Amino acid sequence: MAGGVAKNDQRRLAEVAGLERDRALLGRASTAERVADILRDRITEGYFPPGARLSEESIGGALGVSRNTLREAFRLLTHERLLVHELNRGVFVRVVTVEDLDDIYRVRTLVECAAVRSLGEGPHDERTTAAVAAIEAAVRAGEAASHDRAWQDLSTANIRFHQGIVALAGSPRTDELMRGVLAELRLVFHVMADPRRFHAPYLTRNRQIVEALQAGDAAEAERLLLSYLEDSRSQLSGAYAQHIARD
Amino acid sequence: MAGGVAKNDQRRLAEVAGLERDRALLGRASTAERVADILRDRITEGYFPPGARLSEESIGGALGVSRNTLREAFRLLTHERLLVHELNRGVFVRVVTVEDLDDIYRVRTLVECAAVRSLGEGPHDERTTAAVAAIEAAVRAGEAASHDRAWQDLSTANIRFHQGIVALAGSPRTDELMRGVLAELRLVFHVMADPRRFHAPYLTRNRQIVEALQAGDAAEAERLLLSYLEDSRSQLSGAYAQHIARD
DNA sequence: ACGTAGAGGATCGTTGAACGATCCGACAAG
DNA sequence: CTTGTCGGATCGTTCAACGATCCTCTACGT
Repeated sequence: MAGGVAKNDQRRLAEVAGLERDRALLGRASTAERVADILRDRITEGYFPPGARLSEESIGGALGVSRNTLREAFRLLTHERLLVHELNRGVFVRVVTVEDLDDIYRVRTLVECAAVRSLGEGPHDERTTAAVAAIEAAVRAGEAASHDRAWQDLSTANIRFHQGIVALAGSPRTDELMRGVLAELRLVFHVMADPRRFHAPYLTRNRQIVEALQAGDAAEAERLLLSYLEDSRSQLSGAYAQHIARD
Repeated sequence: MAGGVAKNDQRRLAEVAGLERDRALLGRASTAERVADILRDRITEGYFPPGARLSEESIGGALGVSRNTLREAFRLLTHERLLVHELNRGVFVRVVTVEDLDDIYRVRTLVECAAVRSLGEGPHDERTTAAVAAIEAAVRAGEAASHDRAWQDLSTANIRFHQGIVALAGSPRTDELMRGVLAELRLVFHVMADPRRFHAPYLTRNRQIVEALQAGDAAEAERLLLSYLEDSRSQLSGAYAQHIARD
């Protein structure tokens, strides 16, 4: 009897296997989250410039949602660091300071280099090979976007490349952290003109890095990545400081 | 004229220097945040056990706040990973799985080791020496707590030690990440009896690490920290798996 | 001219109530 | 044993309202 039940359970488990990842699509519904999605798009696309105040009343009215629901959406975006909330003053689109930018790159070098290094230490299972394949796909997408002069796509491909680097560590928490940090970085990129200047030069370096990874040379990949990040930081930091001063 | 204004501003700046840290107490006011503080304490102290459902109605009634305000507090704690939110079901105290525990230690080794390593690479300015001093203070507090058999204090001192390690990197974002991760870890510690077993053996290792740091031997400190984390992980993971299975 | 105090308006913070939607458990029918 | 259905409990969302807070502008006194 007990054995029969166990076998039955096992069969049922096999039947529903592979549906786990679909649960995420099922659970997503809340109005606040959808509002947050809309606002996130608007912010990253520059419709709401940094520093802009997002009035509860006007936006709530425009989107046809109540103030309470809108507040939940604001809170969501606040914890993604896209908005800042000042008591009794409202929410504003985050203004990234130069110090923020430095910290962002500090986190990036810390985490991304550590992720690459962990590849050299741990075992090479199917997870790591899949992660490297994802990185390679991002590089390929970036090359295609560059060829098509689709600079927006190039930007997202570049971000995806770095997300792939982080994924080498195989840690969901680290992935989430870097997702937020890279979203912040996208804010910086957007206020600056000429995305090509900031992404195109790094295509060949991305390619070099992924080749080193595929060759299993984690140390070389880390070296390349470190100099990549240092160059990117100094270039972006300088340009951003100028941009801030110009206001 | 302009010079006078500038001098005035400078003087005013000097006057308010040292009040920076008080702003946190000033700016904090919102009812939702205070409610979140209360609930956070209750959760970490074990009043709400993992898996418990937090009813909006009952808690809102008990605390005398409206459902909408309580929801904002829930959202706060959800983003700290202390609660999980299931649509149309409510919020529950987070149940840390064994996979979560593994991920927590993955993040810890990644970040803490990288933070220590960064000490060996960057310059030794007053910030890093202050950070090392903070770590030493945490170790000393832990030793005092152990001597007084104040196991709760020992636990917080140990957490503070690791927060100090992370602070070596000098990155606010990294600090915040690890604050959340270590808070999760506290959840694990709390469901397990005998905190002494999990903290006391590491006192001497903490002392060794801080001595290596004070001697400027970052490589040795990293080695010690790595083996520390590995031992801690395997011990805790095993005990926690047993504890889960016993339910 | 300068600094300060106060009035007014706009917006936020919070509450309470309400209605529909969703989930869960129990019970009955196949 | 599975499936369908029903009712209760709870959540999701909206709305209206009031007090609290902040910002701006004006007026006053020195």
